[in-house]
Amino acid sequence: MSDTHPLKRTELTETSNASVKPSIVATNGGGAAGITAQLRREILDGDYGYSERLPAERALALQFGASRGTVREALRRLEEMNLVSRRVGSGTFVRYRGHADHEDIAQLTSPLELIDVRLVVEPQMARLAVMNANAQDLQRMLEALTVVERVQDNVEDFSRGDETFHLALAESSRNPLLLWLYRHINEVRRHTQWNARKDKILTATRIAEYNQQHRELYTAIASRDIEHAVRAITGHLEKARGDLMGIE
Amino acid sequence: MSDTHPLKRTELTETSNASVKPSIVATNGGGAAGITAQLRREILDGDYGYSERLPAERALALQFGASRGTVREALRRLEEMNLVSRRVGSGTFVRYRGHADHEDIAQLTSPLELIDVRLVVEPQMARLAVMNANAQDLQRMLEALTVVERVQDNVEDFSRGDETFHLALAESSRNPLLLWLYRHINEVRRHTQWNARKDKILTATRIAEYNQQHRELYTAIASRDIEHAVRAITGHLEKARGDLMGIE
DNA sequence: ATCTATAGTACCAATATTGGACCAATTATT
DNA sequence: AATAATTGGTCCAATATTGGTACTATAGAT
Repeated sequence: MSDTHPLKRTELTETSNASVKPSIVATNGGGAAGITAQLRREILDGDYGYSERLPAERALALQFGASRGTVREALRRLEEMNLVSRRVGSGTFVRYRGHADHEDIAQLTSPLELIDVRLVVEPQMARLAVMNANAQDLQRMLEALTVVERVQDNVEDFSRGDETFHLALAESSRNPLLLWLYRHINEVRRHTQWNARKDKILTATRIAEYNQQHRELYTAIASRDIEHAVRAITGHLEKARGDLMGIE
Repeated sequence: MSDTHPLKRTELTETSNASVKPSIVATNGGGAAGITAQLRREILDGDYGYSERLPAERALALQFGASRGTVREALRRLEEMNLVSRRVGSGTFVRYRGHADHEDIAQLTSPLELIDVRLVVEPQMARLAVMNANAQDLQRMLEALTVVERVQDNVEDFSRGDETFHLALAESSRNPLLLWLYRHINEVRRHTQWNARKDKILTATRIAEYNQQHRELYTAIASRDIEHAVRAITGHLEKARGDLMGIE
């Protein structure tokens, strides 16, 4: 009982705020979910750097105009997402390492390394596309194909069309993770140094050859011929690698 | 007059509003159908993100100038369309997924799809590692290997160690783009539903088997045997896939 | 007249939030 | 080295909020 002697207690009451108005609080939906969302965004946006400490729970509670329990629930979810880790007596720390930006990774990646990766990913995409593509997927690929086939010698147009076609292939694989990865690869591709040499590589002759290989790949997928499709995409990329090395 | 809506007070009677003018309400046709249509559009337009909470029924009633019953009818239809789900005491949540965002790709990816992708990426990582790994890379792999080999039956420890080992493999490939991709794959792996089944899959027997395969892979890479390395990693992942399918 | 949609009210059970207290680990101060 | 302050971890009871349900009443359409 009665330790109700405030006199010696250091910690009179742990409570603190209350009475404080939310005043300028977040405009989030409120509740643990809203706090989670807001903190998550701030971390992902880099407002808090790696291994930086977040404000203490009691401070956050004050700041968000919520109780400590609610804030703790929000932090628990962030911890579940591997965005933060918490240590008793120390604090809550950001565990999210902002990934190397697309531009950075593009700087680090040579065109050859890029092709190496595509040479692994795309044949599998083709394989899965043969098995999983539906009519709509084939239609999308065909559209992209006809567009890119109309290009004769415009380098930029061909690049765009080529990208669209390969992306349609990725979608046809019906594997969300693979599609997601390929989108990233594509972004790197757009930033890599290959762009500088595009003009040298993409001659009218080569564009015609590439288009022929695209058509062959599409035909193979449409006729559900796995072996043919894999051979086509592999040959396509290996030719691209050869062309790339040839001009070094 | 004024702020006739304290709204913060304990609501003795559940009744509330009425009297409030629709003022700036939706311009919909009114009635449950109109509310349904408007909310549906807002959800489809992404005004509400996945798993985000809609305002409470009572709040929506106020907002739409309708009775709670009408709002409930509208929500019932949205639920029928699988756009939302509702939980007593919690709220109504959006169940519609717009485009696969980077963050919820993990939830869209099944463990099998994940393995499909790893089965493509990791053999290439092994191939490149054989060609490019330097002494430091091998050292790092060996360290990760000895750590994970000490694990007997602790699921969490093994998961962490396994991740470290495969990441060391990715680094040894010396292809920055591949490493970057694998980091992303790893993130998905940490979040995917596989975690739920981990306990069932990672028996002491399987952990021992996996460790043996890890060791075999390391040996192959250290002795620069491409064929052996590719066979080892492929066998490893195919066994993992088999184990995964076995417990379905 | 009957049916249908909506409004309004009241209460319920599930869930969320609050406010408080104390603990153990860590850090800062003396 | 000892002490004070701070921090996350845990538990608790009270309160607030939320969707679920059951009614009644009213207006409009058939």
